[in-house]
Amino acid sequence: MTESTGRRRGDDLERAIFEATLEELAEVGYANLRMEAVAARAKAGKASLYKRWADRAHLVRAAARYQATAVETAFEPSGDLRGDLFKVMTFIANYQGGPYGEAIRGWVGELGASPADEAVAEELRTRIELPRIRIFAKILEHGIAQGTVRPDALRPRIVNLAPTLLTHYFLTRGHAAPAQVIDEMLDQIVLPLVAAD
Amino acid sequence: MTESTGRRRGDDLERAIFEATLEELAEVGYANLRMEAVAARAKAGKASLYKRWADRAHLVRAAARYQATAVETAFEPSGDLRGDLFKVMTFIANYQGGPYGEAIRGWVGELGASPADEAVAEELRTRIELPRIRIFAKILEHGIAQGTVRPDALRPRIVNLAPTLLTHYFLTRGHAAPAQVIDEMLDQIVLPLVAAD
Amino acid sequence: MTESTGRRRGDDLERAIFEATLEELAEVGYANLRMEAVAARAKAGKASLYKRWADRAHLVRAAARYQATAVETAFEPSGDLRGDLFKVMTFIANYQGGPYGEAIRGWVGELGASPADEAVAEELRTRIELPRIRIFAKILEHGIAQGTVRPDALRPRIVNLAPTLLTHYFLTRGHAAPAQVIDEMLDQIVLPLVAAD
Amino acid sequence: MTESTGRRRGDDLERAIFEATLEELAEVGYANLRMEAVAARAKAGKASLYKRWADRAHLVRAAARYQATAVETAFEPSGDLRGDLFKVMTFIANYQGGPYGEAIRGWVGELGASPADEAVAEELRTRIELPRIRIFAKILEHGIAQGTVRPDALRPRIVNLAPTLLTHYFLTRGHAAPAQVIDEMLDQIVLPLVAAD
DNA sequence: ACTTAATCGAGACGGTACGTCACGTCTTTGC
DNA sequence: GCAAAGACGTGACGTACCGTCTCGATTAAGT
Repeated sequence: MTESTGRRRGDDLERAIFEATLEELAEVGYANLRMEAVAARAKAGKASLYKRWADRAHLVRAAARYQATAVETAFEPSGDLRGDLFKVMTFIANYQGGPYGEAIRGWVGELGASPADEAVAEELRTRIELPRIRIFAKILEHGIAQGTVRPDALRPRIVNLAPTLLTHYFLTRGHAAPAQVIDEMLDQIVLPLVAAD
Repeated sequence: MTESTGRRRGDDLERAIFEATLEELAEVGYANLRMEAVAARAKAGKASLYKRWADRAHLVRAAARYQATAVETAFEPSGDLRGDLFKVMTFIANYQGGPYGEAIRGWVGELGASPADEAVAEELRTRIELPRIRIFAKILEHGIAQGTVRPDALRPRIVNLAPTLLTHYFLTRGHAAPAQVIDEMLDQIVLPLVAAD
Repeated sequence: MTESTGRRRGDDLERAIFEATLEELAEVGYANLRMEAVAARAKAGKASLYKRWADRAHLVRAAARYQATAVETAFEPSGDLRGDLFKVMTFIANYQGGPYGEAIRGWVGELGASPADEAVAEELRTRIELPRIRIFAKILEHGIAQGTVRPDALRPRIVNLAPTLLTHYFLTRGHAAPAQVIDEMLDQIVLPLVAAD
Repeated sequence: MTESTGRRRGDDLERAIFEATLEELAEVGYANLRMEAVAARAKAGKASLYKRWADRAHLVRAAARYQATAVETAFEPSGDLRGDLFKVMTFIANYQGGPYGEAIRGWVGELGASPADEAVAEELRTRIELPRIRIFAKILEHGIAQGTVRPDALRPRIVNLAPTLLTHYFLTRGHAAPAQVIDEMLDQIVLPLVAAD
């Protein structure tokens, strides 16, 4: 094994810090996250954190990327349009209910603080939206092939609609959307919009 | 006279603090808002702030309510569905581009930090969503009466859809939605969903 | 009675404030004396305090004068030199053990804080030393007349020696001198110095 | 070298804080001493002060001990009793005229504030009195050997008499005793008391 | 295997802002 | 018209974290 004796270095250490960050996020939320608490939980020195990330915001974004990579999923449409959409939306909602959600909240909370945030927002978009767009696009393409989905449903703003609703719910409610809310989003908004007439 | 000599008290003082808060929000954003800076700008003591609001989050929420009250608008639908929706959405977007938007961002950023946040989220919902729902409902009702809007467009999740899109854009982009984006939201999502057959 | 109805004024009020000051001094000491606590205990407004005395130091000195006046005692030498000295020293020590002692401590503690302290020190001297000098001088004069005391014992520095020892003990020990210590002061220092050979 | 680059630690820092404390004491006195002013003058953070000493009183006492240690003097009696006493008393008076005197004043001013002051008074006694007692005892022993001093002059209360007079003068006058006053103390009190008949 | 340089855990440090407390001033209200 | 009550601007308090830096101890890489 790589972590045989005592002191961790390089990627081992980085992983341990990410895990500690995500645990802290889950326990106290982004607004109450303390660099010292992360360092202590990871049994690392503060300098080891600041050597890698400039501040709390950078650390949390990196931790979010880390977890996103760790859980990135392959998904294959089953052909049941509503079922597939519900399944993916539930997966995203569950995700938002954990530390990843708190990371996103912090990410969003810091936006607008400085002029250099354009790049940060850009990364939030490509890092968070793009993977989801691909999954939803795949589901919709499948539906289009079956004739159950309108062809123009592939425009980005529509493909990203379901995650937009979920994220907005999570951000403004303080917790992830429950199943019943996902049902309503599907039946009242997403399906009427994409279903072939 | 009410403000004869020097020192402000009660509502006068409260107003001055709110103005200072909103100016600071506009300049440095919620994440960099300092109670001492607000106090200094308002020429008030910190104790006068803490006597009224428990912490930064409470102050900012109160300031958001203050401004909301100050700018609350009457709006009368003109009969042009798309024009009315565009007009109101533009108004909201402009609003989000100012200090009020930063207040919302901070409000959202602090959610999930403590178990007592349910009440805060509840207020965010009733304080922010409800007034907007009324305006959009009025527009949609007008459209229903004209036959240009489907009757079931009055369900809350749909009525609140346009603000949801605007808020999500503002929160995740770091700036309010420009006119072109509002156009796309309308043409790709809102109008297809609410328009009669 | 003078305090029939409700609100006190002038001397009545002043007396009540002095009493409150002395009680606070006895309970918490000069270093922990708070103007607000005095006002609250006296059921007076803070403005009523500041109208009369510039600050804590002035109030406490005034309270010390008040109590000194209130307890100023006539003393007639009995002819027993040691007994008389012991009696008066014990009386002074008892006095120092109460709020008056704490007032003196505060008085002393503030000296040297500003250049204008010369007058304060001057008053401390005339207010505290002079009355005691008179008493001790009377005792010593009586002894001189009896031939038990050396004639040159009337020099101020000697007349004031016993109070000096008591005050120094109180200030540096934190409590008034007990009887045994007074005995030693008398037998080792004061009596050998003033007794006729 | 030990102090290669920039930041001070441990004893270096402690010394710098003591120096700053003594300078502040000399300039503004104990009653106007501010922890923030000391920290600023020492170019240290407030936390570095509070990590070492619980409050202003502890800091000042520690600074007094530091200076006492720094200036602790060896003294060898010359054989001229009055000259030796005058010399040492002048030295003490000079000392009281500086920051050390203000430290003592503060020390005294805080006594009686809490029940735990017994230990503080105890330390004041051993820290301040004992070293001086040793010097005066040495002078008196020398005089006893020469036959110019009475053997019973070595009792503690007598040995400490001269410092007691000096300290009392300093505390109640606001400034250290000038030479003329020391002369009177010697000629009227100390010498008559200890001189062999 | 044995330096040697890099990296780590630990935590002291200078600093900033926190939220609290008491100051001394001022306004309001009631007697 | 003065007193009580207490709100206010001010500023120091003592605390909590920040981000930087120093110190030994540990460890991987080069000899």
